[in-house]
Amino acid sequence: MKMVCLLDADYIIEKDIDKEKPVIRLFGVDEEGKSVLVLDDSFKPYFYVLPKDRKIISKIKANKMVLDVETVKRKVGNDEKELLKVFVDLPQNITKVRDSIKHSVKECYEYTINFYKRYLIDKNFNPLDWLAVDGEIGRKNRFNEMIKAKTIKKSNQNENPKLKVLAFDIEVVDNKIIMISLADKFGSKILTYKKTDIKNCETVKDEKMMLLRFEEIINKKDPDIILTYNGDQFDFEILRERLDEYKIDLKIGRDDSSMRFARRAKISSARLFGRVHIDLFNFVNNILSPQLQSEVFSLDEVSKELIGEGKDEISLEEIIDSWNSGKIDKLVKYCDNDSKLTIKLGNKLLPEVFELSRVSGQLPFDCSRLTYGLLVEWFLIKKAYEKNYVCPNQPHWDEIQKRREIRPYKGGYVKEPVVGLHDNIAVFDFRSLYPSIIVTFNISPETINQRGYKVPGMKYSFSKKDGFVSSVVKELIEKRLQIKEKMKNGKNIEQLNEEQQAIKIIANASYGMFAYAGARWYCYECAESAAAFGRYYIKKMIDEAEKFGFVVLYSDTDSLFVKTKNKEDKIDKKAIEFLAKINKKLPGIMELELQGIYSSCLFVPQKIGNYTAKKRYALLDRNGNLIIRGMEAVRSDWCDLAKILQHKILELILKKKEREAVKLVKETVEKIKSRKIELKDITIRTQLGKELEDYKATAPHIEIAKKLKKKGHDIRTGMILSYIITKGHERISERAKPIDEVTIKDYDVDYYINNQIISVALRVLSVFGYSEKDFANNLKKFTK
DNA sequence: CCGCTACGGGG
DNA sequence: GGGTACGTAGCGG
Repeated sequence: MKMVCLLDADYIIEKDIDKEKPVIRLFGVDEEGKSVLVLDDSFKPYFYVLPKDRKIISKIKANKMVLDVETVKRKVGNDEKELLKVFVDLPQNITKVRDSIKHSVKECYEYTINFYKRYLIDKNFNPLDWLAVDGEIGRKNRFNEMIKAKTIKKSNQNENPKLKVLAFDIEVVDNKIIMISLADKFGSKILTYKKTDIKNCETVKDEKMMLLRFEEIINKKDPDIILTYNGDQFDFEILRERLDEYKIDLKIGRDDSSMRFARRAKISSARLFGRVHIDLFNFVNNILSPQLQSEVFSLDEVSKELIGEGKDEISLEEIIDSWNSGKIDKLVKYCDNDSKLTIKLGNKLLPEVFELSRVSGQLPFDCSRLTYGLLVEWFLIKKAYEKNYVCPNQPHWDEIQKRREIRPYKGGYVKEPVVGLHDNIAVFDFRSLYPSIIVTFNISPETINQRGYKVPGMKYSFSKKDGFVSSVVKELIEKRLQIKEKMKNGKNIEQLNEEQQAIKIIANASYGMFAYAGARWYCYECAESAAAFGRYYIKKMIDEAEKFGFVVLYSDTDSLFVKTKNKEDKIDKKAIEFLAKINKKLPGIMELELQGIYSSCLFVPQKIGNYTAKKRYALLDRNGNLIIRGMEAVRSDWCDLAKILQHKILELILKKKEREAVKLVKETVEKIKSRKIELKDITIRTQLGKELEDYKATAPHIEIAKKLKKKGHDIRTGMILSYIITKGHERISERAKPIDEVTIKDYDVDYYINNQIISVALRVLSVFGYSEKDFANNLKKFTK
């Protein structure tokens, strides 16, 4: 018997002499951290049928792809029904069998659940579970051991496995890979094909040799987990292109296969077998983003926030110049640091991915890529099996379109902010507002329009008898409270904290899922009702807060920002009193919490010119930390000068240095007017997203690309075009010029002052009564 | 104002 | 392998 910690799974079709059979492949590590492949050929694919009558059974059995038919009882919505469980020889034949009978039965169910997912659900195996495997032990490819399983039992062991983790990163110039860095906990290495003195950098002959050396190092290091930052859409994609160019392949999977691209929706993901590729960007972007302060999810910003260190500063132009000039030391260090940073970020995030895997039952590979909606859906599919429900089917394409056409329902309540600077602020929010509403009022597709809880201001009611979704959310919340209790004992706090975070993520996603057109448990009325309850209770909080002696400065969906009406009142004391009073009145498990107390707070108006911000405030806490929301000029169509300026202005304003902020804007305007800046400060960069011929619209970067192509440049999808807006009367697109055709005399002073500097400055400074004329006297004067 | 198109992350 | 994201901003007509 062997203990194996489960990390990944898939299936293959094995060919015997006369027939084919599906074999589940489980990949994991043993207690020493050695890789193990487990094969299980005992599980059979199946789906469910709701028949019109029992005569159909013999007809189904007559199909030679069908192995067996059983009669079972399952809950379909509110009713228990007798269903046929139809076992099929191969996973891909489920569709064929279903197609052959779908017109002679009432309904088919669960015919699109992937075979390996079906296996994990039915066996109740979760990723990171330790499995006791009995069977014939051998070897296979690069796996330390292979076991043809006779029995597999879940054990209650729960320690973390010993894993080998490796991160890599590539640098690209002119669509060629010029450099690859790799890092693990022991150190790092860089591969390139130009000379450098940096000691952990290895120089090989050319790009092809570098790729082969990369394969060699991966197989020697033999990692269980491969980390990238945006590897799905960049590093692995480029690798694929370059390998195709050289007509070679890299056997970097433990089964000696190369990477395969699994297309899901618009995104393709790079999958290896026997080494789990975790793309940290996907996880950050899909799952973690709402929890982060940052509104930009670059490796630089995310690592600064989570681990307190960022990338080396180097511009795109510098990378190209550095490579072409052959002075690559700085570039090598930059590349090296990217892999090291990815490893450090992985140390922080992998435990969160694993915990989400444990809780949701989804593989780490999938967990790090699924969106909120799909994560909760797969969790519900697992719970449906546990509770003997059959899953509702996925909607068909036309049904999804129909759902999308339904008018958007009213969302959360927003009280417009009292624009300006405020001191001594308390911020309250509802603890998990929507999950607690779903549980308190039993909101679920099975309970709607039955006597019970009445939705404020709507014609719907929900029964008091537990529904499926609401009971699952209830279990999650109860589990989370238990964990929070356990945490008070002070043992194993980090892991418990990650577990309660993972539960929170899934619980929070349940509300959004009701309104997601592609969802199996889609329920527009449920989403509408939860939102209505939310609006009702936040408005009630606003009323109560005002009665209690607060001024409510701002409120959005589940939070309210207040200060005391009476200046002598201490905000801390008042806030705690208010909470105690209000929480006695709230129904069910609804609860208001104190999110924090801040020494100053700035609200800016929603609309300034064309710009509409969602959440738009900046807070300064009592330790002097700045929290900025919704105001950052983050898009790439802002030049560096504008981006840096806005951040400085916010900082000065919150620290009550308004005059200095204005002075800074004036100085920047003067610098632009007198052309005392560098071209790189005003360069705007845009990527070419598709083939040039496919563009119907015009945009600055497209015009640039067309001009460059005429001059004989090689223009390809994915290129970044850097440009500067020059003087003239034509449309902006026509005035955009490539950076190397422009001198400091050519740029359009008006454009940069008005569209970049002033618009960015006014987002903040208009609050204090400033307008354009305060930063530049008579704008017309310097038109040309 | 509407409808079309592009952006993001990575280099 | 089940999907053909998704929410928002800018531009042109």
